[in-house]
Amino acid sequence: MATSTREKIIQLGDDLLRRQGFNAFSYADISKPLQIKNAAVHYHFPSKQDLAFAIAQWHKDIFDRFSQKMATKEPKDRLKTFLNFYHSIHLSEKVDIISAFATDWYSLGPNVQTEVQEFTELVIEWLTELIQEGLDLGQFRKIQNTRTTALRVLSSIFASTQLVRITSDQDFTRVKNSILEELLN
Amino acid sequence: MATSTREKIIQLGDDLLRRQGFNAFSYADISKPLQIKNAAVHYHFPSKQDLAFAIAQWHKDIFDRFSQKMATKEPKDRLKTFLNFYHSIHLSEKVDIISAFATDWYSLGPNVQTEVQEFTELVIEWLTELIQEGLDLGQFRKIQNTRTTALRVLSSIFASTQLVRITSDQDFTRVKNSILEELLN
DNA sequence: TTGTAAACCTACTAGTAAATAAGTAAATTG
DNA sequence: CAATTTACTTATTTACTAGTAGGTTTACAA
Repeated sequence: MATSTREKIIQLGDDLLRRQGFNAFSYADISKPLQIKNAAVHYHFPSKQDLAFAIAQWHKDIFDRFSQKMATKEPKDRLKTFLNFYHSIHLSEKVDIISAFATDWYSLGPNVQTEVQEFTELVIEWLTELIQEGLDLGQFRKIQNTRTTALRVLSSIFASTQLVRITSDQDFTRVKNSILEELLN
Repeated sequence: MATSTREKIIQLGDDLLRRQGFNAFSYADISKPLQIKNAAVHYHFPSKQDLAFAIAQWHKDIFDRFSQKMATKEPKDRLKTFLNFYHSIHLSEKVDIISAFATDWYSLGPNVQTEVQEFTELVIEWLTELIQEGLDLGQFRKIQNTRTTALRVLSSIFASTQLVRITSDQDFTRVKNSILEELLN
């Protein structure tokens, strides 16, 4: 299946957003590599906010497919896959999409903010359920409130993708393993 | 003691950097509130990189004074003061300075990056020592490697200042308390 | 074959960005 | 008191920003 220009713009936009930040890239940074003109990007996404919205939506779709595919697997494996997914992110010098949106929060229009909020809640709920299931199955250790645990897992993993830019690569693996150790029985 | 223009620029720059991001504010955002001209800001900080450098240095100085003042207090209280400090940050709609620099990492010049790296290492080491001391005094619970614990505390607190922008205010307090619970005996 | 709509392009605008050159007033120093 | 330095201002430059108006090509449908 050939990727449409629209899709290419979203993917490149996502890459730039998470590598440099929303205010650090311009339409030219998108049009140049795709070998189209600036106006062509505006054709698909009239304003930068429209692009941001599409990127948020795109991530929602991806996560939906991800969670559907994972639904049958057991909590322990789901968690591992989740953590490994973020490991691959930090290796590509990007941060996760939620942190990226969070830092540029006040540059985002209200509809983009709403979309991001919905996506974030989706991820938190998914993680909360995962932890609850892990507890029920006796695979996880009881630490505290499940949502709190979910938040801390998310926080740790998000901040790590940022922190490793400053400190060393090892520090990510360190944190990742500690999350697993802490939870797993 | 009257605050110098230079100092005012740094403080306002820091505020903008952490509220909006490095690429989201301009020299005009600094000069206007201070009622000086754009060029006056350039007089003190010829380039935006120079300003970023000064902000990083400023935080190093603040942290130095903070850790000196805290040196006599016991680990438990030091940790609480540290966490409360970040609580006050998130209330002001800012993120912590390290996350702020991390997200705009690739917009920063090499000398700024070095300065930020040094500052970050300072904070991690301070936290690592604090945890080690807490363990020695029997105030803290042994969880894992001290640096890893330090990284996770830092990660959680950093990501929280960002996450609460998206989710709710409560989530910060939740995470903060869970860190204390987890560590304290 | 004509009409239409999608997916571009050329060309442009208006605004803003960081940065600089040159001048000035006030304070400091020798 | 003269010279210099500090801390600015005015005025300008260069480069880029998002966004738009209007024209062109291509494909597909009536």
